[in-house]
Amino acid sequence: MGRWKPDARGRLIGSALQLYAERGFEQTTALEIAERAGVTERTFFRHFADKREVLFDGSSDLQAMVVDAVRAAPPSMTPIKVVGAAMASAAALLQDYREFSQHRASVITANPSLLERELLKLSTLAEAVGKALVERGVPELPARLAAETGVTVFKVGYERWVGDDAPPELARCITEALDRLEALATEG
Amino acid sequence: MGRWKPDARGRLIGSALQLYAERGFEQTTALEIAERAGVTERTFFRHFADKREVLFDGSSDLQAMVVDAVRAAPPSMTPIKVVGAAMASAAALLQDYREFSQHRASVITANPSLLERELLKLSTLAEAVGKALVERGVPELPARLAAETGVTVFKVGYERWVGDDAPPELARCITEALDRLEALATEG
DNA sequence: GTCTATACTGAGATAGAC
DNA sequence: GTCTATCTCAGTATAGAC
Repeated sequence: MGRWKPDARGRLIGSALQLYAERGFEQTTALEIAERAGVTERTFFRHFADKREVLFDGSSDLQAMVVDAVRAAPPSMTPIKVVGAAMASAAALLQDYREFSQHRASVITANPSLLERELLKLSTLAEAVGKALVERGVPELPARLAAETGVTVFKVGYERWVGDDAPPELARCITEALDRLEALATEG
Repeated sequence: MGRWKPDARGRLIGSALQLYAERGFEQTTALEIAERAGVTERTFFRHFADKREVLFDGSSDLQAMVVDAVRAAPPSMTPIKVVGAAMASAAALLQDYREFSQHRASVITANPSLLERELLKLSTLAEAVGKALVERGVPELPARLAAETGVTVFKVGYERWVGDDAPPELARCITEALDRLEALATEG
């Protein structure tokens, strides 16, 4: 047995989520999170750049999966379909963690400062997806529009999946959002 | 003549923009901004909730104008067209300030922390637009999708207007982005 | 692991406009 | 007199430097 308990990072994430839910993000100090996780405050900041980042640990994995899916899509697919399918495929990463996602989402929506960080992550995702589309030969402007639209349907689908009583699986929430959006753009 | 020079708020905004551009957002202290504007640090924080907010003074006016335009749109218009037109009409607020917008945009894109705040403002705008659409009788899901799409075309159009060498007017950049997006959603 | 700059908050005082 | 903008002073916690 080692000198320290393993998975300090995981315990920090759990403690932070608990405390942010119990008493609010601003009312929680980094020291309290660290103590509950059994490490020092300094260790908290070694693992996470700031107090918010602790709730966004999986976001780079998600982004990698989406970008890979964009790259792997058949060349004949239209940009919108490519991003829609890529978002839906990455949904697999979250599918088994609906309860955790709900807990996390309620903390985030209650704190503008955390919402800001979430929006930044989604914006970074859109940028990466846009770049991947450009590498597929899609011109700049449509690439950006398709990427932003992909993030929109992800966001809207995710919110439905988290908020509804008995939603279909996340991938389906996303593709249905895209279908709805296409219908909106076509009507009139 | 009063005890204080008038328009402390305006001077704070100008000083902040200058300093953020000169030496970067993080390298600028609230005290320095206040001193350049001829007030105390505490006064800075009475006018602005935090160091970022000083660059987003006009955003509530913009939101009000967009929401009013949504409410005033003819009932027969489709949700997507309504938000597109609303965004384009609010572009009038910015049209005369392209140079200021460019200056401000370069400061914002250079600082993730300011970018976060910008994204939060746009997200708040989307929420308000979605609510206004629901009040028009549009169901929740399409309302959210249309609102998010409206913000996307605003964002993409705005970036073109700010970044291109000799762009058409902002309203046109926005409507052209929407046309492009509709084409993307329709193709295939 | 310690030290420090600074973002931000709270309470109370002051000066002028009305 | 009331109201509001500002200042003064004293503090806490984050995050970065060493």
